[in-house]
Amino acid sequence: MVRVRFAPSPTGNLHIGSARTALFNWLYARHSKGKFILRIEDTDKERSKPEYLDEILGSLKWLFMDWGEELVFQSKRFGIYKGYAQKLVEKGLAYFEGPAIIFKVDKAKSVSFDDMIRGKVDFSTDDIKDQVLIKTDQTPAYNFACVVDDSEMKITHVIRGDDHISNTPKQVLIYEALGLPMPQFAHIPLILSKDGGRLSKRHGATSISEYKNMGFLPEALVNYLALMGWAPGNDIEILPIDEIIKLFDVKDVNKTGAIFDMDKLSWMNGQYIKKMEPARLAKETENFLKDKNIVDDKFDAEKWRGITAAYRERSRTLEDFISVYRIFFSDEIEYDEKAVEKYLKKPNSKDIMNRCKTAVESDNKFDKASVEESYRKLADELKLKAAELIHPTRVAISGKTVGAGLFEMMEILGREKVLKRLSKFC
RNA sequence: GGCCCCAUCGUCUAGUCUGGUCCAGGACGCUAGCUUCUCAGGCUAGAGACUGGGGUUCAAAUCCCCAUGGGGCUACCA
Repeated sequence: MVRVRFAPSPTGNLHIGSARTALFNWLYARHSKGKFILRIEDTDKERSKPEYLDEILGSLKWLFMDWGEELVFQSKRFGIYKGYAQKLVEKGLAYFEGPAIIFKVDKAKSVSFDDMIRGKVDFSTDDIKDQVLIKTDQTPAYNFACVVDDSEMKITHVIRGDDHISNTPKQVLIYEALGLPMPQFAHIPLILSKDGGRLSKRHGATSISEYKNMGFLPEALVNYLALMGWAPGNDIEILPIDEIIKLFDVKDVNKTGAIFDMDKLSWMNGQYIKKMEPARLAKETENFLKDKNIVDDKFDAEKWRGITAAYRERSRTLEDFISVYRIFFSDEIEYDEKAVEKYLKKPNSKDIMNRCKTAVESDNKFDKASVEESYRKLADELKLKAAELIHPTRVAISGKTVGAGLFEMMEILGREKVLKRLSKFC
């Protein structure tokens, strides 16, 4: 049975690159009906923090990755690593250097492994120094703890970032010295920043929680991340997670690093929003706004459903709904100064707004069809194009030149609010 | 510096294993047009790539070599 693991160290939030590594492991486990196990590499007591662990677990869950089994903490296994190291000392393959235990590397030998993605990779032990197994402070070194745990956890496939490729020969040597069976290795390419280097904070958001915060949907992010280094073929790009599981195979992962493209992620997120059930979109956006403490007691769930439906087609992230919320529920709207200048400061602007106000007052049903009729009639009377009424009205009632259809907005806003906002420009 | 990995439009990629169907396909972004009350969306069109050089072959994006470029590692961090 396939057993894979994701082994984060809780020294920071879940990075977008690590999330992709976790995802590939998880997808492979699901695809092959195997197990996905989590191991927490918290050997560095100084840098490991419980809040990072919470953040990492929360982000994994948010991205639908479930691990099911109990977590393995390396910090609870120091005795085990020590035992393995002592065994190597007894065999004469490692030696003490003070309290530390060091692994002896024989020179002039070749070490190689078969990578599922890259094929055979060769190294010479001439380029590998003796390896620290147990550090002076008695904690295990990464390459050692990793081998011991992968072996004890019966990991069959080690799927990890490219940056570990030169760690692998060191680990292979340890497997051999310990006489343990080796897992299959698969080194996936790194996710790069716009300038082709490592993705770091100065390039913008790097952690999964930041993306959540920016209003991205987990299904869109999973879909996008899966496409970094892997393609389902047939020119398909948007596909549900079940479909990804069905089609995914580590062997099909590319060798080349991929640059993270926010534009495409945004586009994809927009596609997911557009296809979302209206009721769910209303709920998701509501939760999003609540998390941000934007929702106040004026909130009206019924009304919100209509609003989100009207904005669904034109939104890319949940964050887009913040300004939408303010237009419909806040008494104080923010005016785009340029728009006001352009549409509401003309010599005849006040007259026109006055006539619009009258039309709004005298409209009987005040639903979008009827307001539209009133407006078009008024435009005829004034010998103006309907657009010359529509644009200034939109700016007057929403503060912006962009947004949903004007008559739809008016219906949702209601006659009273529309009149109040129009009055400001009469 | 040493070692390792990688190389198709600006970006993500299909095609590379099993050479011919590829004067290289799709998507994002960009540009133009249409739709329209704005924006968005939708639709249509357009610009846009096989890093270079040598081989091998009747034939190379695809195989081999070299060069170049990029990335990673080179910690008693993980």
